[in-house]
Amino acid sequence: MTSAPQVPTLRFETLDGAVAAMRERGLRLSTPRRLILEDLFAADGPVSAEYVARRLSLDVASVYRNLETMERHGLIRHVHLGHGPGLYVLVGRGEREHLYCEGCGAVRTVEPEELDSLRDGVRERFGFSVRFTHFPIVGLCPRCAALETVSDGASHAADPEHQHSHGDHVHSHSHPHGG
Amino acid sequence: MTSAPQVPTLRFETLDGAVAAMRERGLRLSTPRRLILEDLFAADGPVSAEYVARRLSLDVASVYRNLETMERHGLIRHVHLGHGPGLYVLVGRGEREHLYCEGCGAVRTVEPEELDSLRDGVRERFGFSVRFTHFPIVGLCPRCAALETVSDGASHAADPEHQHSHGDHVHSHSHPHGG
DNA sequence: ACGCTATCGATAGGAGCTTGCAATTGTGAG
DNA sequence: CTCACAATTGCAAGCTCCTATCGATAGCGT
Repeated sequence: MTSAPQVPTLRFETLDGAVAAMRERGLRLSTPRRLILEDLFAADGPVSAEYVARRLSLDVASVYRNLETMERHGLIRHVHLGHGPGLYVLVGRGEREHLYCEGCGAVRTVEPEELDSLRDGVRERFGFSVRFTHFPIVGLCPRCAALETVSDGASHAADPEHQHSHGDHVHSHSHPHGG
Repeated sequence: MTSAPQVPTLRFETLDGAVAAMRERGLRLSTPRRLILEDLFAADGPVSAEYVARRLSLDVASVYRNLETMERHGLIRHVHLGHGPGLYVLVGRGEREHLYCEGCGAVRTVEPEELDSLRDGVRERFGFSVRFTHFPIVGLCPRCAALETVSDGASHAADPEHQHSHGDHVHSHSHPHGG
């Protein structure tokens, strides 16, 4: 799933709709395939292949193959939130873009329109057409940003051996791998 | 190097300056260490650990350890440009931020001030403090964006099995892995 | 019900990075 | 300059995330 295919996203609201879309495109509806789709509908955000495979007792290779197939056919997309595995999400109701906090892992999901002025600014200045579907905007969430400024100039700032790693506490926002 | 340490960047212009900075901080100047520093000064952009190790005939594990140490001490930073290995770069003259084209891999390096208004906009709207040093802004460079709109609605758009993968041609902009 | 072939699970393999460990080598003290 | 000790090294194994191969299984059109 290393690269993001440039495929038009299919439109669907329900599991049945997604299934119908798959069958129209000549894809078989194997049991694993259907289970994976159901799991994606049940999930409330992007989930990893590993997580899906574990929950459904499916072979992880098979899950990757299926996710890749579904992505090629425009049913799902994957996003890279910081380090860690790629995370997959349905796009039947439209693609979302993401803000990712590298302090605590929190994810803020936004509608594309919310980033349009930013997009226009970048296009004007640099000519780049940017989207934060495949790779998010990365930074610090309000909470982590506050912690950061507080600890700026703290005593051990000159002692990198004893970094305060606030990278493991989790704001209850979102647990991407666990859906 | 998986996470990005929040360490103040050291200031230095020359190799000697960097060496002095290291020694001040109690780091030994082993031969591999000095070679790696020299190589980073010789490079004209971010380079991978693998690349440095190969060029200098050093063990890749040792190179990773050294890069991590130097990063912890604020001499260098790493950036993740799309998929592929992390890339390391000196920060003695200040950190840069990056725009990355996921079409062709081109990298546009920019001074932080050039993104300040964007940064302010994101902070106002979402409260996030964003920096594109560790993870770049990802999108399509002007050239790839043009190709994209041209091929939109092309005949094979409905045939994902035969995607045109324009992901391999390289605009001569930059070859990050190769320095 | 049958047969074609897409898809499956199992297994091996590769890229990128980390860790454990014994051997080596900077470095500061004498 | 020499010594001793800890920092650092190369090597090898290992980990995570993902891809490829392959014989077996099971959708799906007829």
